[in-house]
Amino acid sequence: MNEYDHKKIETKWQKVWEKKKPNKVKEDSKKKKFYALIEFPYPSGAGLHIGHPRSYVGMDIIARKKRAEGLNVMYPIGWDAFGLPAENYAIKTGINPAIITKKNSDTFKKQIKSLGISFDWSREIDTTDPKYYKWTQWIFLQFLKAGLAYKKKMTINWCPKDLTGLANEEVINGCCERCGTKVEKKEKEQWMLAITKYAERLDKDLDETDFLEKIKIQQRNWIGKSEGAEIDFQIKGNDKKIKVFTTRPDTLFGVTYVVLAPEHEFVGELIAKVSNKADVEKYIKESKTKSEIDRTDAKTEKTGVELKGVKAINPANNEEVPVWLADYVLADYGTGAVMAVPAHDERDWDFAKKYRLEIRDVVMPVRIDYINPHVAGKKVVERKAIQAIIRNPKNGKILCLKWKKQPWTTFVVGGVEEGENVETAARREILEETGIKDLKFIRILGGPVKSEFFAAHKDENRVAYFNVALFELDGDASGTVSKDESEKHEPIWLDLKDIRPDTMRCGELDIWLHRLNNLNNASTEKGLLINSGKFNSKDSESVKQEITEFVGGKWVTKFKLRDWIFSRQRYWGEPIPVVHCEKCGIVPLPDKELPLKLPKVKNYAPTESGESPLASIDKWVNTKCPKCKGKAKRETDTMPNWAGSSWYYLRYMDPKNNKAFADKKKLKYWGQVDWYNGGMEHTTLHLLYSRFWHKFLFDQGLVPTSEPYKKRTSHGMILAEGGEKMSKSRGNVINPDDIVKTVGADTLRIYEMFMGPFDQAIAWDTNNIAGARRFIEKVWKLQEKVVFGNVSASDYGLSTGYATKTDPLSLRGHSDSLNILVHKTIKKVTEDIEDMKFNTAISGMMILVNEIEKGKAVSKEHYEILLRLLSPFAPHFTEEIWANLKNKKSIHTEKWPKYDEKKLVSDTVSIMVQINGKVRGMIEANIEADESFVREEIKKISEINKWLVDKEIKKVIFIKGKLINIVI
RNA sequence: GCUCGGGUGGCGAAACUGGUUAGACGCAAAAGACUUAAAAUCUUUCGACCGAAAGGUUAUGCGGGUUCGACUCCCGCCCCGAGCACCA
Repeated sequence: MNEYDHKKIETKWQKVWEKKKPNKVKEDSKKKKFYALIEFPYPSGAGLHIGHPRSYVGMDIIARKKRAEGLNVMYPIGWDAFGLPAENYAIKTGINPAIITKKNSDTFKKQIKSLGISFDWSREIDTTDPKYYKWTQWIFLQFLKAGLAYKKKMTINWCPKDLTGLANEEVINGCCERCGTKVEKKEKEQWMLAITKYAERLDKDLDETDFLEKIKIQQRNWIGKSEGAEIDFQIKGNDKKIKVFTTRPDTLFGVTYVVLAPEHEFVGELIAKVSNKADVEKYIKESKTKSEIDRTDAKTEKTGVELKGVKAINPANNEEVPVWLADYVLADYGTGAVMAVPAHDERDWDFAKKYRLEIRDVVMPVRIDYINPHVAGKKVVERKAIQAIIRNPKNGKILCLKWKKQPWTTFVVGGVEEGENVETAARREILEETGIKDLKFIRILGGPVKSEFFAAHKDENRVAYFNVALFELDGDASGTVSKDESEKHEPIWLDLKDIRPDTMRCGELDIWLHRLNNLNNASTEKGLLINSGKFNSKDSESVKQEITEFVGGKWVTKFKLRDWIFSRQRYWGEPIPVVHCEKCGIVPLPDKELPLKLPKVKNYAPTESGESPLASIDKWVNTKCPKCKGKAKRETDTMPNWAGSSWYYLRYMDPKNNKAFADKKKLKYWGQVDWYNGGMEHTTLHLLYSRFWHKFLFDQGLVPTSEPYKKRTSHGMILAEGGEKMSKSRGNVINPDDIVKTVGADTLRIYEMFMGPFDQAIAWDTNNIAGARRFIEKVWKLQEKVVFGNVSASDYGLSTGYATKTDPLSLRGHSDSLNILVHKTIKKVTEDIEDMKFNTAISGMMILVNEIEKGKAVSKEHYEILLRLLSPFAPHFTEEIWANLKNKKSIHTEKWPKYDEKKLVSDTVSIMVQINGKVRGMIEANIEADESFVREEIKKISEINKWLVDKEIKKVIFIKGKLINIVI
């Protein structure tokens, strides 16, 4: 037998596959189809990243297994080739990005081919190929015709150095991704795609998909569906009504002001009437120039300005409330106006505190003390009451009362008497109960809380409406207390950490502690309504719609998702195929004029005014209107790089069609992508965008399904050694070519699949590659042990009693144990591949190899099963051995091994004997042995039996074939 | 702050729906064999503590709980990663 020579073997088989094209597929109505997809790469100048193969190989294993299971598998690849790097390079060097792109994708192709991935190269596509982007443009025009593509004046991110607009994803921490300059805002007309029209379906139809739960959740968060009420606030002395959106109409009686976004449509008119016009104008101007991060950072203090003289009328109680402008209200969400309820909204609370606006509580949380609940038959007494928290500023300790007749510790507590407010009642109670006089009042901890408990000291059920006042000791803590009081309880000082639900008798303690620790005391939880007219004492949650109806509001659904800004002022993208005609306005190009090709330009940089370089080519820009033949100008914006990838999986079905983006029959045959693997970073952009395009095409009757992908999974990133990101600047990049050269593609594949769980980020570890290589060499060397024909049991030389709890392949010394192990391994590998648990699939095969190695010989049958299981992981060397074993056909056309359920277990098993949960021994028994048999067996074994002598058996737990636990 | 993941040996990690002595498999390390030597290969050891050994104790981020039995379930807390972030 020869030495394992990965170079020779891998180039040999790659040449064969190149010639025979075993992975080329056609529609075949007799076979069930399987469409496997990975995200097609952007062919960057840096070459293939070591992370790319992780996804490709993972899906390759699945694709190869599905082929072996008899499915008609399409596993295509192509190039998502519009993108920034090639364009930046073009700006710098003047070389056409098409040239760079071709060069890069050729490199990628060579690299990917060296990995032996079973792609169908006959379906290769390139988004920058005019034959491809013809259809990207065509689909855009369908959007336009359906009214879903429109132009709108937008504030966009603008880089003053690069003179270009930036997409949101190109802005990193408020700075330009490329040059680091702080991004400004600029108004510009932009093409938009109305993805919001599909928000509801994009959310709901996730139910139909088999995406990973975390992907669904992340998409749902991004879409941001929320239900609430739209309510009109009449402006006093004006016929206009301010429409607000709120998810908490139950708090309507707590509105103490109304806030408009500075961009709100009424502002222009209202400003004429205000008495502080200059201030308001100044504020609007400021908020316009503020950068996006300054404005949206939740940490920065809220700002605003009152529209003095303007009042809005609360439709619930006809109260007049002030109207403010503040940029914490977003113009493009909801209605651009909110009703402010500072008592029950944290943002409104901050704003109200800053500008000293009224805070009115309308929802009272409820707590029932389950440790001291109401006692049946005792009278129920309602009381308005206070508790006082007194803090010693020197050591942070809190004054509490330790009760003498009850096992209680409480805060200072008592009723509110006639004419008292929270502070005066608290001061009186503190004086009575502790004698302390010198106190500084700090604040009241939010609104009232309803608390139900049994007051043992008064022998009555209590319903208390509590408020809490916070004081600080302002001088001496001493004082005299009446005998009456000191018999009831004594004051003690406790650390804040010792004030816990288990140490205090206070059912609503969680609320007070939260309010004590947070300056923002807005209470956002549900409860009973107070100060709310006829809705008082109703449950806040259930009264939402009723209140909405009461004021003539409307129940509506809103989304966080915004329409997709679809234009860029750059060269390297699909030209938007419309003209601007002086007479006819925006006119789409007729289909026969597609593709509208990118013209040649001298300079790839955007113009001074921030237009795409296309704008500077007069010959190209000036054209005729297709409709009226009059003078017209071409659109000079291009599409974002998400355009081509929004439908590429459809083009794979029919990549060369020039009559349609894909043939209907082929679309029908291939249908949905069965399994799509990609990175989590594309969850809210590419994945959402392509679902949107697909749904639109479905509505147009152009595709047969409403969802593009049946199943979506994700892979983890590969990090550099040490856990950092790989990057050129850090100098820690691993080049896949080097690995393929030194240890081979099969080893790289095994290593990447074995390194850790597939969906988890993991650091590269050069040491561990040796393990993958060793495994392959072991399998290679097993060729020496192959016996054609029967192998006697003694030749196996199996280890026995090889059993641990966690080993799913454990053996029990059965004479046929290798056979059992083989079947277990088939089961394990088969199932693990489906779950993308490639690491444990490989470990299962390693266990099998280790066992075979211990014997003197292995049957051809068993060895071939191992090779077939391993072939999707390491396709080259398994093919070589397969040929060495005198097989005529390729291993990759073999059927996937099947396991026999009956052969998975031997009939004798070790049953664990536990006494009081501790393992005291093992007994051998038939797998079907019942409890009484096992108990009889135990009696025979003195080592176990000694634990049972003279002991009363309280309980026996028996699990067939597994364990017996005797409780004594 | 919110939403999702995670926290297990020196390291990457296993452990089916709570049930066959936690740590499979691999890496690293140590000792030995082979070798003039090294590499490769093979054999053995390898959570911690006590012990000469047999064996015992302890151990899955921390603190409680449920259970005959908990990495797995429940409550509270801490830490790490990812995403979102004034969305009313």
